[in-house]
Amino acid sequence: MSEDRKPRRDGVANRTRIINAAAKAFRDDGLTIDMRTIAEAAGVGVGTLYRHFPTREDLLRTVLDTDLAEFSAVGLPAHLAAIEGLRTFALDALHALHANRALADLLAGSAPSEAELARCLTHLTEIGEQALTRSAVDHTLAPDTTPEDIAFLLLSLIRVAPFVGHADPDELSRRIEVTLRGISSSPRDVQPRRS
Amino acid sequence: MSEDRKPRRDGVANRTRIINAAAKAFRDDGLTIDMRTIAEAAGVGVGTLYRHFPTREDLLRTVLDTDLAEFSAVGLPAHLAAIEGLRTFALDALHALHANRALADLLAGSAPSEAELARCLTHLTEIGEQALTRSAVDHTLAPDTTPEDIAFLLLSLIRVAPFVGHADPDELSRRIEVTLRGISSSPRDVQPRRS
DNA sequence: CATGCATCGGAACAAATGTTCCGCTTGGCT
DNA sequence: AGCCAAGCGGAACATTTGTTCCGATGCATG
Repeated sequence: MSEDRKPRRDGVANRTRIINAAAKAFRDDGLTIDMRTIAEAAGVGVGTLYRHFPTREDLLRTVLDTDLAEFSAVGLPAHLAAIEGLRTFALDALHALHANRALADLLAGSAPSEAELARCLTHLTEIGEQALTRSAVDHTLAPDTTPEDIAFLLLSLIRVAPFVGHADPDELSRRIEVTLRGISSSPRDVQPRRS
Repeated sequence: MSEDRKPRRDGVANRTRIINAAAKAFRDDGLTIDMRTIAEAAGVGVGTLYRHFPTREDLLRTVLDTDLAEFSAVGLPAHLAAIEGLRTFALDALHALHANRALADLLAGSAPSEAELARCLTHLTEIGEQALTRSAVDHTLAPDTTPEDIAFLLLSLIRVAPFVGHADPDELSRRIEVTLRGISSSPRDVQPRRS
C-alpha cells in the first residue's frame, strides 16, 4: 500500500549512466554535442534520455551546475598574500577551463547564456573583494584597485584561455603575470621574461 | 562579336544591393543571420543571392574581408608614444567591435574560424613589435615586454569587449588602462580610479 | 508466477537553415 | 522589334537537431 512503488532498478541505473555519459560528452566535446550522440554514449535510446531529462536545457543544467558550482566554490587560497592568491586562482581557473570544454564554451565562447556569465562576473567580483580585504593587510595590490578591476582582469584571462598554450607552463604563468601586473602594487619585481 | 556581352544592369545592381544588405545585416545581427533574411533585406530572392554568392561562406568572406582588412590595416598612430599608441589602438578596436557585431562574433566569440583569429593574433603581434620599436626611443613600455605580451593583452581586451559598457567612456578607459599597466613602464602614475 | 504500469528504444515529427531547381522575366544584342 | 541567354524568384530538397509518440519490454508487486 505504498503510495508510490519503489523505482525500477534499470531506471535509476540509466539515469546515472546518462549523467555520466553526458558529463563526459560535454567535457570532451563542448556544448554543441547533440542529444542522439549523448544517448548513444550512454547506451540508451533518445526516448529514455528524454524521459529522464525532458529538455536539453534540463540535462545541461543538471550536468553543468555541478561543474559551475565547483568552479564558483573556489575562493582565494587562505594562506597566501592577495596577489599570490589571485595568481593561484587564475591558474586553477585556466586549468579547469582546459579540462572542461563545456565550461570553456560557456565562459569563453559566444555567451550562449547571458545569465551564467553574469553569475560568473559576480563571483569574480566577490573574489576581487576578498583580495582587496586581504590587501588591506599585506598591501600586495595597488591601492587604487577596485573589485571590478580584478573581476575584469580575471575575466580577460578566462576569455583568452583557449589561446594560451597549456603545453608550456611558462607561457601560462607569463600570461597571468603580465595581466595581474595591472593591479599589483609592485608590478616590476617579478618573473623575468622567458628567453 | 564580343567574346562576352556586357553584364546586365540589374545584375550588377543586385550584386551591390546584396553586398550592402549583407554588410548591414552582419554588422547589426552578427554571424548567425540566415540567407533568407539577407535575401529579403536585399529585396531579392534566395536564388539570386546564390547566383552571386554560391555559398554562405563566399558571401561572408566578401563582406567581412572588407571589415577585417580595415580592422587589420590600423597600425599604431604615428605621432604618439608607444603606450599612448596602444591605448588609442585598443580604444579604436573596442569601438570597432561594438559597431560591428559580426566582427565581435568572429573575434570575441567561440572562434568559429580558427584561421581568422590566428590572423588577428599575428596582426596584434606586429602591433606589439611596432610599439616595442617605438618604446626603444621613448621608454614608455616596461623593458622586459615581448610582442606576445602586447598581443595577448590586446586580445584579452578584444575578448572581453562584449562585457564592457560602451555607454560609459570612463569604464572603457579604465579597463584599457588597467590592462595596459601590465606592460607599462610607469603603471602607477596614470588615471585615478573613478569615484 | 501472473499482472500491470513504469520504462525503454528508436522511428517519426517539427523547425531551422543551407542549397538546388526550374519555369518565368528581362535587358543586351542584332 | 525580336531573339535568347543571363538573370530572377521562390518553391522544394537535404540535413541537422530538438522533441514526441507509441508499441514492446521487463521490473516491482501481490
